[in-house]
Amino acid sequence: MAKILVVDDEPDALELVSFNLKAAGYEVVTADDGSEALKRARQHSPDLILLDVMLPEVDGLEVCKLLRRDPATAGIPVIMLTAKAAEIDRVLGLELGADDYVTKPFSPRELVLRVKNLLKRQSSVDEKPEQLNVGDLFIDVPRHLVTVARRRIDLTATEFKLLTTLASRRGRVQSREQLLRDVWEYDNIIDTRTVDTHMRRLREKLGTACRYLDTVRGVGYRFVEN
Amino acid sequence: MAKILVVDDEPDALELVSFNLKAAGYEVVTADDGSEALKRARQHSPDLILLDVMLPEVDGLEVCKLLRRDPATAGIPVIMLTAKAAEIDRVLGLELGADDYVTKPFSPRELVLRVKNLLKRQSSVDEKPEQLNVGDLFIDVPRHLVTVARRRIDLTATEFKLLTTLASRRGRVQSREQLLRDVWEYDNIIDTRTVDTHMRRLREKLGTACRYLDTVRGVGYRFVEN
DNA sequence: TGGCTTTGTCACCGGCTTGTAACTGAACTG
DNA sequence: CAGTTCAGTTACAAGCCGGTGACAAAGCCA
Repeated sequence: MAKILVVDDEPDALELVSFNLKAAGYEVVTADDGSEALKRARQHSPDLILLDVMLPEVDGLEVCKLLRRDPATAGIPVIMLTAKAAEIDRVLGLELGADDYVTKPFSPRELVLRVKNLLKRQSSVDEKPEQLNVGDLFIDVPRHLVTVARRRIDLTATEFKLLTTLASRRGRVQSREQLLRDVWEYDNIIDTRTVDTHMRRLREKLGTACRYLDTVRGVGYRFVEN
Repeated sequence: MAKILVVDDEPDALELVSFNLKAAGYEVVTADDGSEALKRARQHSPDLILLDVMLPEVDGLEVCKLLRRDPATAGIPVIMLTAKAAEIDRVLGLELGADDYVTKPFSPRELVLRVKNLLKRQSSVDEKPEQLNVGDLFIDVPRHLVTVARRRIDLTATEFKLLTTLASRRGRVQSREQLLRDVWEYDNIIDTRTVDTHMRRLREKLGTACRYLDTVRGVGYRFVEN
């Protein structure tokens, strides 16, 4: 399972966090000051770093900045542990670029959950493809181009976004509410039948390729998996 | 709104807490000793547990530990009620893993605030499993897909939700009333026989996999444990 | 400004889903 | 062993849901 570097100068805190992470099945590496943290990060290339803000000599914020600067560690997600809610803004700020924070005192379970979530988010960041090719349907996002069996299909902006939204989540059903949020960027749901109408127009234009679009009755729409 | 399990052996304290939580719009379930708390937690799967440290027989700390050990309840956030500030470290400590604590005597307003906060924090991190795999039955929630022995099964929206609701609480019997609340989102119970009919349709479609669905006469239905 | 395209909403319809009732059989009770 | 309760089964009508065509408002470009 994932390897996690925990950085804290208080032995008790270090022990508390390590214990809970190990219990959750993670491999744990520890460091108790900033320079050691940087060394361990390069040595072990962990999948995630838990970093206390309050550290002797080089403080956590500085460590975070340095981690980001080194190409060897720049890509590793960081969760900051902080006692002060006021620090949160700086922690998540531009130059620091921590990915999440947990305020002390924290519940061990919440900490583990945040670690789990961040690791998942990280692994699913799979760079979204610029081109999609399914059977005889071809989608080029930056060129705003769709072809079916090598013939160009003219789609309006909404139709295109609807298609790419569905296609980028192949296999997973999207509810009408979800689509309204992601395609229309509506917060409040107006009329969900709008989605239906656009699906109809999209299918009409796609012709035979409309077979890639499933209706899941009572749930929403889905781009077929295979 | 959220369901909260309150555990305290003093009837007055129980009443005080329950009253204030109900006034704040929460649904409240109570227990007055440790073993009952564990039972209720499994039965009702509450969104949060308020747990007094001082309990006869099995004390609150032990209950907390046991809650964490059982996969069915491990994910439920716990707030401990304690008279002694000195206990706090242990409560939030290594193996216990409570999420927050309130020292007695507490103001009802503070209690409700902490409950509200923890629920909010929780909802921002927690997640429910997306896939379920039991024997030759496979359920994929985001894909809205069910297979038995690799063969696709077409379920309606209600059948799917009924199956996933049961499957996500494996081994625990769900009463018809519970299912009506969770699957149908009915507040007032109409006709519980509706559940029976849907179970029948579900079993018919599942074919051989219907062996995973038990009927518990006089109580309700259950997804088998193993 | 005027014509054209795009877009959101509505009403209607056909079919599938679903809730309910009635009946049947099984299990539990005394 | 008889009676009662409970769940399985069958049937059916109501209603919900999604497809469809129409239309007006809004946007866009000349």
